[in-house]
Amino acid sequence: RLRKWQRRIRVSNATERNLAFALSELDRMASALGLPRNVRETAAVVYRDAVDKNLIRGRSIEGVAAAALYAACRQCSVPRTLDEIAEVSRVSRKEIGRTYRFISRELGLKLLPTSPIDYVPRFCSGLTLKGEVQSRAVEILRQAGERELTSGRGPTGVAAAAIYISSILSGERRTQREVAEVAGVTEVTIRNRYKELAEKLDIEIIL
Amino acid sequence: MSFNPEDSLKIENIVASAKVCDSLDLPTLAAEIKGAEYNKKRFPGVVLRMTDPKIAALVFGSGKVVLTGAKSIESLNRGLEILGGLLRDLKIDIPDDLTYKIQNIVTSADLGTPINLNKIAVGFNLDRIEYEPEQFPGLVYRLEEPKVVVLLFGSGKLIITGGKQPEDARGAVQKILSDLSNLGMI
DNA sequence: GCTTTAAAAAGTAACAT
DNA sequence: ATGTTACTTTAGAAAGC
Repeated sequence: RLRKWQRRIRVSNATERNLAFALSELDRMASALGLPRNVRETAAVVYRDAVDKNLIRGRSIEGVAAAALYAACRQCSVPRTLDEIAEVSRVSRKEIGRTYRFISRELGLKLLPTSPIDYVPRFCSGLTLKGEVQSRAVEILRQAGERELTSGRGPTGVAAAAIYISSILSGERRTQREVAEVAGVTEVTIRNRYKELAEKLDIEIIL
Repeated sequence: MSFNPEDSLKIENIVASAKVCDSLDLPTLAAEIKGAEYNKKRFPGVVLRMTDPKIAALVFGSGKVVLTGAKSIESLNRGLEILGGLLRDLKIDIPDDLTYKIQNIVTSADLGTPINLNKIAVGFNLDRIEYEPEQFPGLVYRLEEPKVVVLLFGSGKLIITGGKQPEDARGAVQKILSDLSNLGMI
């Protein structure tokens, strides 16, 4: 009856309102992170799929939106770390990570672990390093992957170390501190990773 | 003879629960037993730390207790006996034949060979595995039989947790080894 | 879901020297 | 630059918020 219609309208309004809020949140976070439109669209699709499968129950819209954005970045090969997503979200890194695992499994996203290579373009541009340095860093990472030097190591740390080495080999040296800054890791991590890469890949680094 | 992963199995921690009586006065326990910690605001149980077998006990007002830290069934038995003794010293009626239930056993082991976690993340059953090196260096593998969770590291060392029988860890290692060989690794 | 306990694995972080 | 301590992950129980 009329009552039933009113309820449907209410639900519909609430659903639309929530979706609008989620989409604006995605846009706000994406802008803050300088993410391209395709990532925002991918995130919106992931979020809508999550809504359609009732994955929002017991979770905050912001948490699911942040997790959807994190997943979208990885799907589009322009990864952001959970810490970076958390910085522009009101939700904690832990909550985002937990929600990501959940929706990732429920939606069958099957995302492979983030590759250090996907961080190279962003970190290099942040250091104003040219394509040649990027290519060399990618080649180092490719070899590192084959030699099992990336198992269990943080993708950002390995990428940062490869870029550090590449910048020196290319005569466009960047300090550990500069690389650490854009990569969001500590200088100690870059030191540990680059020493391991240099040693096991037989790369001679002359400082 | 080659390296035997099963010989490297080592129990690192056992968690067990028990009921020692029908009720306990926590404030009294905290005051009478030296070293006892009790902050009702922080946690509803009294924390008791034993040294001989290094075990920590969480004692609740309901008479239920949780023992953690034991590295063997023997030390776990000893720990419960010692706890019973401490309570009896306070004139509390505690039965002589205390029983407990093991809730979780944490075991460490070593496959003896480095493992490429990235390859496993591709070859294994994707929905039973979680591998997020950005967050944690170990690959999380949930087994159905035995029902345990394994943390596998690139070094080839691993942690088996969630099991209730000491032998669950052995079964898990055998499972991991067969899965690995089936995929052409190891 | 959180709080507290214990313990291992390997990587990374924070702070001190 | 190195050293120490500490946090990440896993499981599980307990009583209560």
